[in-house]
Amino acid sequence: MSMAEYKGKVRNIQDTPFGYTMSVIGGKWKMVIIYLLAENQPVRFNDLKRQIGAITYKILSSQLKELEADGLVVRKEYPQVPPKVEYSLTDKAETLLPLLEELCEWGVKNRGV
Amino acid sequence: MSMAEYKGKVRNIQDTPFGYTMSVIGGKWKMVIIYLLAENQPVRFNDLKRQIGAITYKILSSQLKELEADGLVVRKEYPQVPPKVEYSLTDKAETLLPLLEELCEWGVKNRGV
DNA sequence: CTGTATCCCGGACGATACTG
DNA sequence: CAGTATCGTCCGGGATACAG
Repeated sequence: MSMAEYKGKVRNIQDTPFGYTMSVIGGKWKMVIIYLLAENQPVRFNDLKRQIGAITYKILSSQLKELEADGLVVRKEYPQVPPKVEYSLTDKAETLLPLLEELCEWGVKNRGV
Repeated sequence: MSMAEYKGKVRNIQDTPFGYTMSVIGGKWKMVIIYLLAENQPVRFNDLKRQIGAITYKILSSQLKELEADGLVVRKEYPQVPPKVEYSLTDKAETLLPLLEELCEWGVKNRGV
């Protein structure tokens, strides 16, 4: 299916596959998280927080939960003290990486133009 | 440049080329507008409103202004009574279309998975 | 016909303190 | 270490009325 099939039917972008994609990667920090995970997975919660810097625990937590709910991130909890949790990407997330690169490249070529 | 060059430097996705791309196409109706323009350009204001349906004049107007400011849409005004304005896509917007298709296709393949 | 003015709401995002 | 609770802010988006 392509956008062409939505001709005359699109009422709200949120209802299209495009809208789904945007909801999945549109969060303010999601791209950063996916990218950092792609580089270092699996990553622990605090490592992620440290690597990003300007994000609060609450936001990082909520974004990770959404990514997990959308099937992009796997959360693995180790039952020990102190707690240990590791995050990694799913195959679904891996298929998104080339697309994210393209979005990035388009931005490079066109921002400030 | 790729996302790889942001390793260790990314603090906020909004500051990256990716963030720029998202700001340009992330509006709730922007993709729909771009898509409709691609199919029928040039399009008049009320035609666009009619084709979309569930959007108010104000929102359509504001989204078009943002798209114009981002260099994706050209607004051509005809000095006549009653007023006539036509909108069409710039070359910059045309280069975005394949990417939008890909985002759409990823959504088709992965939503509900 | 093509908009703008005004007022408003909800949801994403955030700062800070606290907890098992 | 890995979060949650609480409270707050900001802004995209919207309803309705009005304007050139």
